[in-house]
Amino acid sequence: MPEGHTIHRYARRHLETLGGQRLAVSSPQGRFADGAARLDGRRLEEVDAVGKHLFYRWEGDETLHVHLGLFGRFRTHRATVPEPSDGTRLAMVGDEATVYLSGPTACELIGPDEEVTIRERLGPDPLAAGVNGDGLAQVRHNLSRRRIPIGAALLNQSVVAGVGNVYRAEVLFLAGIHPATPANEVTPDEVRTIWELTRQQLRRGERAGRIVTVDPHEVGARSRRDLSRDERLYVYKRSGEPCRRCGMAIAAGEMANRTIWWCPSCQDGAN
DNA sequence: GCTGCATGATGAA
DNA sequence: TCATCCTGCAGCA
Repeated sequence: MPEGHTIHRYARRHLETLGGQRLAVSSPQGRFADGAARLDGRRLEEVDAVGKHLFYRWEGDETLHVHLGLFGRFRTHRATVPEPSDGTRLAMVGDEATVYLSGPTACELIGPDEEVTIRERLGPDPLAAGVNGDGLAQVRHNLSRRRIPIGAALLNQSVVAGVGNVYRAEVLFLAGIHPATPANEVTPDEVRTIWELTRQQLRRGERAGRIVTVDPHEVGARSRRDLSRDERLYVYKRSGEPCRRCGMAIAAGEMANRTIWWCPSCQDGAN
């Protein structure tokens, strides 16, 4: 379930549970054996999240870069720790918790130059602590020079870092913008709306530990907590179902190699 | 048991 | 635009 909110949540939780400790690090699967051996017994000092990337800082100036990709997943165990599965790329064992990582796109030790390269490829991160109006200006600039559909642009991490397939669909619905609208035709006001919604929704997702974009009152619930699994999103994976606002059937299509959903009535415009 | 799908990204063509 | 890499799990026989 890795969009930016999940990554930032992991950074915070891993620092809380493992930070400051010397960890037993290994690679049960073997594919990160050399790197794990290098980290084994070192103290974990810091965990940074940028977009969908994680950087673990260890004593001795080692940096572990993790990108979960589509399948990557962390599991934290406390009281009883099961044997790692065959696919466990990385195991980090601390005083009170064990963290297993499986299926990452990237799990590697990197140097300062490589980290700079990664960061330079990324647009502003809506969850970055210091992001202000400057992030909005950057997104405006990044969108203004692209003719691709806004729905494709939002998945491009060099435009905004941290948005994935769920948030791109949900944010465009909330903004009332059709996903096929060319990025450079989205007005400055609309970009502001997109940026602010993205920040708000990612923050919400990080806090809740799951993506909930629906306003509970619209579905007759009292709070976000009361929403059932099927009530949490407006359009994502709701092809053919009635729009929660206008009742029109949610449409689906492909954009940037992924499925996108939208309400043809609430998100008019292009097409 | 097998198949297909998934909240990602890259590199070749 | 396509093929490819990452893994787990729901849905089906």
